[in-house]
Parts: sequence; structure tokens; C-alpha cells
Amino acid sequence: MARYQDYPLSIYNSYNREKEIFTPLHEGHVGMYVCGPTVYSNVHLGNVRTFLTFDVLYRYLIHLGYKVRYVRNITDVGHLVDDVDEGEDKIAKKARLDNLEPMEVVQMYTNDFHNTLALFNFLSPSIEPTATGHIIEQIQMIEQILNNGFAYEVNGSVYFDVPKYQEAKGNYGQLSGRVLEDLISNTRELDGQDEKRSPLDFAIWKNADERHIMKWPSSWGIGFPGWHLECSAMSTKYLGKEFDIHGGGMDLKFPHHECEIAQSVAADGVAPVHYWMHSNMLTVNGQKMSKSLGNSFSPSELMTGNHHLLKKGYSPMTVRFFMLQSHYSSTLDFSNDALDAAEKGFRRLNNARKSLAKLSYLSGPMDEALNKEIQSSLNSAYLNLSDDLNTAKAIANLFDLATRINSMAGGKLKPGALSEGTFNRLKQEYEQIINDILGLRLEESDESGMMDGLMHLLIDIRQQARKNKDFATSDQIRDTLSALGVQLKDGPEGTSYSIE
RNA sequence: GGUCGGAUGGCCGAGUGGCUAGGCACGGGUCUGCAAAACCCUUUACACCGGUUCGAAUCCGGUUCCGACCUCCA
Repeated sequence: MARYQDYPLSIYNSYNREKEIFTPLHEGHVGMYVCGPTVYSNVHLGNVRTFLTFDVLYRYLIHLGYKVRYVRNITDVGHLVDDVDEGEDKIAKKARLDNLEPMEVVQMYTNDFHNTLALFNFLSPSIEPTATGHIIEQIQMIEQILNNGFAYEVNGSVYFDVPKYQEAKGNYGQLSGRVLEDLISNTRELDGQDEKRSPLDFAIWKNADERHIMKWPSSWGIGFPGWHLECSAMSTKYLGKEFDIHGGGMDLKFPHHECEIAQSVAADGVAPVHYWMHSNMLTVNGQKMSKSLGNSFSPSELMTGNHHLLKKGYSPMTVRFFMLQSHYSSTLDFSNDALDAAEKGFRRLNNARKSLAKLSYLSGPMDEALNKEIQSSLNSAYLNLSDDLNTAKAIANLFDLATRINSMAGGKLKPGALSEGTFNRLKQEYEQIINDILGLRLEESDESGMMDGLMHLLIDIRQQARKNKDFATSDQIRDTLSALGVQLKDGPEGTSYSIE
């Protein structure tokens, strides 16, 4: 029996605004699409948070026993800097400024994106399609939409006819909670919109002038596809007309995801996504982290602490842990105090985890209550993860277990107080939850080999000194190591060490 | 302006009607040659005003403040 039957997953579906039991289209299989980055600049920590949410979801789905196809695109068509016809495309602009080929820009920032995700221990998606690699699919989709009468061509551009779509299907605005009349009355007056029949219409193919670098031939002339279209085309290609989960940042809900739904319905007649998931924003002093506000950190600034808003640097795993301590649907505020607290908490969790790995079972007098408590904490961790991916609550369960593990490591509790089955389950699942599901790997640089030998030598010398009551020597060893970032811990079983 | 969401203790952050969230910090204790780590105990809450209810942080109404989206944005 697969784990997903023991711990059925529920997901808050943004489309209905309700938490629902997750039932995939095809038993045992999950198709999941997440909107990836536009590769015209370095990713920042806010971007990382969104991808983290879906990395953990992906890991958890796999752990539950699903076979998952995870598609996350790379947007490498530039799209416009603003919504004006004359607007330059973002990648072309960057290329011009840096005197590069557009594809050099794309490659550079795609590499940066991959490096960053690797740093934070993200799993690779099953398929990572690029928009430029799927121009044909996008053109085909535009043709379908045109054939079905939900788009019109003007001067080599094709626009999606929102009012007409609304009349026929009536669901535009459902996802984002917009009302068409409100949208119309609030539309800003922008230049170059005279081609559109309604200000709500959006381009699915855009005519390109000579200045445009990234452009392709089509039956409507030379141009490039609209931004919203690539996700519809690529999700359809790899996951089908209907698929299970679509994720992305909250800020993509409107217009991007709303338009995706409209395009798919207009082309194929069915709503594409069964469960919409939106990850909330990372904030700094209460404001969304974004490049334009100048309050974003790059991963390297974060690690070195080399940023005016940071007091010191933090490791990627510390940040990952920090983010997982909140729920993905809440905004999370980024501050030095919060990071400091997370760093210490994470160290505590890791210490417990390492202690547990070293413990072995010795039968002894059973403690039924404790045995039950451990089982129930492990069950809770899974139930919380299955409850709309509540990593915050699952981590609280892990800390409860950390207290018991530490008691065992300190000799206050004996492993024999647990049944052998419980002990083995704890040992296996504790590490699984932290490492496989939450993706929190140990970061110690070098705790083996020569380093370990040297440490044991020092510990032995210090032990000898302590025996001789030569505390000057023993303290010198401990304090010098401490200054180097190595912590000695005297316990009943002898001295151990950990590296900060 | 429109739409949506938020306001929890010193800090971060879960929690949707009654049952200790958790982490960090603070205080006390145990252990230790001293420390650190660990363990035990302990303190500080639900923006404001009304209402519903036997009972509300949680539901309803109002007020204030904050944010997101409405234009590219994870």
C-alpha cells in the first residue's frame, strides 16, 4: 500500500479557495507544472522561496509513492519591459547593455538559476522546457485559439478576445477573483493599445519590428509569442490538456495564470489545471522582496553577508530551514533576528539528527507512553505535511522528537524504552523527513578522514590533561578549538565535537 | 480607486470555536573542575470596538494600520 493512502494529501486550491483532498487524474501519477524564471537577471531569494515550495512538494509526492512528472519552464523569450508596443524586450535590452547575444544572456542567467538551486539543494525537474524551443507549439496553439474564434489578428499581432471568451465561457477572473467590469474601469490608459478591441485583451502573438532581435516567422508575419502562451503550450505538450497541479508565485495569479486558463479553454475546451497552488511572497520589512525596490538579496550576498541589510552571512541550508518554518501560503518576513534564530534552531535539529544516527538499539525496560509518543510524533509529521504541506508544523514535531533523541544520546533515556520497531522507525524516518522531504542536507565541510583523526588526538590529550587536573592545558585546547569554530562537548560517553 | 489578504507574546512563526504549537531570546534548576551542549521547570499573546455563543485568537459587523495584485515580477 502506497504511503499516500496512509497520509492522504490535501491541497489548498487557489481556484476554489478551498482545501481539497488531492486526487490525481491517473491513480498513482502526478503531473505538476511550475512557472520558472525569466532569465534576464540573477535570481534572488524571493524567487528561491517559490521554487522551494514546489521542490518540497515534489519531494513529498515522490516520498508518498507517486510517480511524478515535474515540468518547470525557462522563459527565454524576452517579452516586453512594459505594455507599450514600442517597449524593448527584457533580454534584448540586457544584451544591448552588456553587448552580448540574447542567447548569451539567456545562457548566463539560466546557469545562475541552476547554480543557485543546486546551492539550496533543489531536485531537478523532470522536464525543463524553454519557450524558444517551443515556438512551433505556441504557434499551433494560437491557430487553435484563432480557429475557435477567441482571438483576432491586427497588423501582424494576434490578441486574445477576453470579452468574447467571457461571453462563451464565463470564467475569466475566477482564479484571481477579478470582475471584468472592474478590470475595464480600472485599466490604465497606455499607448499602443489602439490595436486591441478591449483593453483587457492580451497579445498571444506580437509583431516585431526591425529593432527586435528575438523573433520568428509565422503566418501573421515576423514576431514573437505572448508571455502567457508559453506555459499553456508547454504544459499541454508535456502534461496533457488536463493535469493535476500548477504552481507559481502569488504575483503570477493575475494576469499570467488567469490568461493561461483562458488560453487553454479557448484552444482545447477544458480547464487545464485541477489544483492551483500559489506560494506567497518573501518580504523585507514588510515589503515584497523585488529587484525594482532594491531590497533583494542574491544568494552570494546572503552567504557572505555582504549586503547593507545583512549583519552576517547565512548558509543556504539555514535559509532553507528558515523558509520551511513558515507555511508557503503566508508572507514570510526576512530579518537578521529571524535568521539568527533559525540558524540556532537548525543547529539543534542537526545535532539531534547526528546523535540519532550514532545511537543503536539495546533492549531494556519498555516505556509504553514514550513509545506511543514517538510513534504519534512521527505520524503527526506526516499528517502535517499532508495537510497542505504544513512544513512549519512538521518541523515542530521534529523538535519534539529532538528532545527525546537528545535524552537518549545523553543517557537519560534508553533506546530500550522503545520497542525495536519504534526505534528503527524513528531512526529511518527522522532522517528521511529532514533529508529527503525537507531537503535539508548536512553542511559540515569535513568531519571525516584526517580532520577526524586530528580531533580525536586533541580530545585524547585534553582528556589526559583533565585527568591530571591540568586545566590550563585542557582549557587551552578547548578554547583554541572554539575560536576556530570547533565545539567540544563533554558528555557521559566521552567528548564529542561539532563544527559550527 | 477596485479586488484580495494580513495584524498572534521580546523576535520569528503555527493555529479556525473549548485541549502546551514550535524555534530563538529571557529567568530558574540539573549535569560539569569550569564551560559549552543537553535535559527539566518557568514568564511574556492573540490590533481596536461591538455582536453571536455556555465558551472566540478562531465566527459576524465596524474601525485603524499594513501588504499584494490591478503594469514585467516567484
